[in-house]
Amino acid sequence: MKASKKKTKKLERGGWKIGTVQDLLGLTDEEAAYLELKLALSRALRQRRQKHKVTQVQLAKKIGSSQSRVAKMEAGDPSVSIDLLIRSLIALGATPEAVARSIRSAK
Amino acid sequence: MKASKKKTKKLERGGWKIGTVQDLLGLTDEEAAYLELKLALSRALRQRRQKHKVTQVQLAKKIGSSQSRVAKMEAGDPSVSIDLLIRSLIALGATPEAVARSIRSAK
DNA sequence: TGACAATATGTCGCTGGCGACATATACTGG
DNA sequence: CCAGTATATGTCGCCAGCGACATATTGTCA
Repeated sequence: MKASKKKTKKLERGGWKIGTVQDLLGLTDEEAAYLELKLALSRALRQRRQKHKVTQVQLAKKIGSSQSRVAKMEAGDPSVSIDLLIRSLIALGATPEAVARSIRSAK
Repeated sequence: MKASKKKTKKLERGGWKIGTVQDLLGLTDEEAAYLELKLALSRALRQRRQKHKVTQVQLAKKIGSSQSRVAKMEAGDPSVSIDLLIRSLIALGATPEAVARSIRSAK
């Protein structure tokens, strides 16, 4: 769960995104499931933020964080936890149900 | 998000659980939503673990943790992150979809 | 009942994820 | 083109959440 983080990051630069994030190299099913879920939340966050016409700076302020962290959240950066993603979604008005829907639309 | 943790803990001892966890005291809607979601995952974890006839010790080993941490997860202890809960569910075979369903059944 | 397995609770040292800041790189209208 | 705004990327010191361990409590079956 530590070695594989860099792999993912590498792949996404260069615009890979071959369907699901499951690389040929290394990731176990469990790691893949975890990453999918996380990426689903990332996308949901960006969507929701834009829909509400809020900048990263504004969101950051609202959740007591910084613009750079928001950018990292939306980029699916390894240094961001699912905890923070969910808290941010909730701060943007998402209910637990809405969060569930976001996860469901993973792939 | 730090002051309110103790409140929740207190309430749950003594078997309160008045419907949803929203106390009269303090919790904002956002804190409440976060806690509901977390508790939903706690319950889902215990359910899934028992269904698979796995002890806390066995699960702990599987996820590289300890029995005490598993107990805390299932107790919804403040020291447990949603991240760890989700990782554990996945380790027990839950797909992102299944995780979403668990959250959806919050209350 | 007593012995044993399972779970719960408390504490501690270490580290991964945190906010903050600096800086680079897109966007966008004039 | 330039100025201003938004987003991206990198680094750092700090502390919340981690695994580990000790111990208490609960459950169960002979």
